[in-house]
Amino acid sequence: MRGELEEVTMNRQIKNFSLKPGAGALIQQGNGKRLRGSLAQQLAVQILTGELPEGHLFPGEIEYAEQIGISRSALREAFRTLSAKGLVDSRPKAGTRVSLRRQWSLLDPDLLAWQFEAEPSLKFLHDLFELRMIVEPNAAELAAERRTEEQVQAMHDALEAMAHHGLATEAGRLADQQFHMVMLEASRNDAVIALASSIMAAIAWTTIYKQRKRELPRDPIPDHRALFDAVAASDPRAAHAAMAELIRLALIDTEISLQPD
Amino acid sequence: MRGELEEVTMNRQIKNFSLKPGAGALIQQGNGKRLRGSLAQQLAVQILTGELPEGHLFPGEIEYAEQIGISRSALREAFRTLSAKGLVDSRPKAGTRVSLRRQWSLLDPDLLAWQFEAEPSLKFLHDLFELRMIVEPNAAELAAERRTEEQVQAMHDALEAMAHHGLATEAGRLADQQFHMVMLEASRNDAVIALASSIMAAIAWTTIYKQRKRELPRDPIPDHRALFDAVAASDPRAAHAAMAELIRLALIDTEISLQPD
DNA sequence: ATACAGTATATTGTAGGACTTTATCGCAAA
DNA sequence: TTTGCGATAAAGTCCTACAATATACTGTAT
Repeated sequence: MRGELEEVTMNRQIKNFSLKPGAGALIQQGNGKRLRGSLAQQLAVQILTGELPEGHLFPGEIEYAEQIGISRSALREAFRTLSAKGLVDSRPKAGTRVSLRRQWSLLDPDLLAWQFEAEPSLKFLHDLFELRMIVEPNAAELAAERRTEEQVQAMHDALEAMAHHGLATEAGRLADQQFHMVMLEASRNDAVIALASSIMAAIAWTTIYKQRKRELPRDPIPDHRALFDAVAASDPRAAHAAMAELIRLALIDTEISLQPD
Repeated sequence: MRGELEEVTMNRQIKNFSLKPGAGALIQQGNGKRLRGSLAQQLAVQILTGELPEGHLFPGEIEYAEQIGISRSALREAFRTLSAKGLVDSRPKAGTRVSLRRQWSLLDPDLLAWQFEAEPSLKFLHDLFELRMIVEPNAAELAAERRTEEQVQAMHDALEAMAHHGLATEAGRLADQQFHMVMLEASRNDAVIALASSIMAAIAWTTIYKQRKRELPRDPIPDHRALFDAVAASDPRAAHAAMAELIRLALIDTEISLQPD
C-alpha cells in the first residue's frame, strides 16, 4: 500500500517490550485506524476464532489497560464497540467476559469484514452462502416485481460500465457493487437491503484478493446480463433463478480465492 | 436555550423535568440501565424515527455533554455504541453526525428491540415479516433435513410445556422460544441462526403486549404441532409450509397488538 | 485568477486519576 | 438449608489535560 514510513515522533509505541506471551499481547495499530478500533478488531478476531473462548474473563480494566499499554478510556471504548456487537458483556463486580456464541451478531458488517480479513472458517463461509442462496434470489424476485424504470436504467448503466472496465479494475468493481445495490433497492424492503448489502460488502473485500490467485477465472458479464434481463422484463421466476446461479458461481470463486496455494 | 440550573451538588437524577424535545432533551434514565445505555437508546430511537435526520451534526462533545447533563466519557461511550451499529460516524475536526440510512444495521438485536419498544413503523414491520417469510421457512426446511433425534426430543418437550402452560404465562412463552431456538439450531447454519434469533427475540417482546389487548386470539398449538411433525418426519416441504403459515399468523397477531385501540 | 502548499484551529482521540454505584461473595443468623 | 447483611471488587461516571487529525483558511507561486 502506501509507504507511511518515517513515523519518528511516536513515543507511545516504544513500549514494545514483549511480556508474557499467553497473556496480553501488545496492540499493533493499523495505519490509519484509531487505537480503540484496532484493539476492538484484534479482540473480535480472537473471539471469533475461539482463541478467546466463550465465557473467558478479561483482567480488570485498570490492569488490562496497563498490560497492553493503552489508556483505560480507550480500552473501555473498544469494549463498548465489542459489547454493541454482542461479543462481550461487562458487569460491575463480575468483570468483562466473552459472551456466549449465540449472542454474537455474526452478520454485523464490521464482524464480517474482520472475519474475512482473517481468513474465515470454511464452515462459516458455507453457512453464509447458504443464507445468501436463501435471501438474495428472493430479493431479486421482489426486485423484478417492484423495480421502476429509473432503476432499470441505472442497472443498465452499471452493467455497461462493468462490461467496459472489467472486474480487474477499480471502476469495474464499483460498477458491480452499484449494479447489485440498485437491484437491492428495487426490492423496496429495508430489512432485506440491510442484510444483503452487509454480506455483499464483506464478500466484495475478497474480490480484490480473488484477482491475485486466478486471473479472471471466467467472464461474469453473461450471468449478470441474464439477471438484468429478468428484472427488466419483470419476470420474478427468471430473476430468482439467475440470482441463484450468480451466487453459486460466486461461492466457487470465493472458495478458490481462499484456498491455500 | 438550555436550562442550566445552579448545579448545586450532584443530584443529577433529579433534573427529570421535560424540556424542548428538539434541542438537547435531558436524559431520562431507565431504572436498571446504565447511563450511557439509556442515552444510546434514546438517540437511536430519535435517529430511527427520523427525528434526527440523516447527516445531522451533533454539537461538539464538550458542549453536548454539558447540555444533556452527562460527562463527556459517558457521552462518548454512548456514541461508540451507536457507531458500532452504524448509526453515527465521528471524525476529528468534522464532528459526529448521523450516518446515511444505508449504513444502519437495522437487524441488530438492540436496534430491533428499541424500535419495537417505540412502536415501529408499519412499513418496517411489513419489511421484517417479509424477510422472515423468506428466511425462516427455509430454515425450517434445513432443520427438517438435519435435525438430530435429541433435537426432536427437545422440541417435543418444549411443545408439551407450551401446550401445558399456554402463552399467557411466562413459562409458556419461554417454552415457545425454546422450541423455536432448538429448531433453528437444528438448521446447523450459524448465519441463519444469528439472523432469525435476533428477529424472533425482538418480536417476542411484543408478544407480552399482545396479551393485553386481545386475550388469546387463537390457539397457537396446532400450528406449532404441524411444524414439529414435519421436522420430526424429516419432511422439508411440509416444514417449509408449516413455518410459512406460522409466520403469516404471527404477522396478524403483531399487527393487532400494535394497532391503536 | 487559479492551483497548490503550508499553517491555523476546531474537534475528536487518548491519557490518567478520583470517586460512585453496583452486584457478587462470604459470613452470620434464623 | 435458607435468608439477610455487610464487605469488597469491579465496572460506571466524572473530571482535566494533552495529542492527533482533518478541515478550512491563507498566502504564495504559477
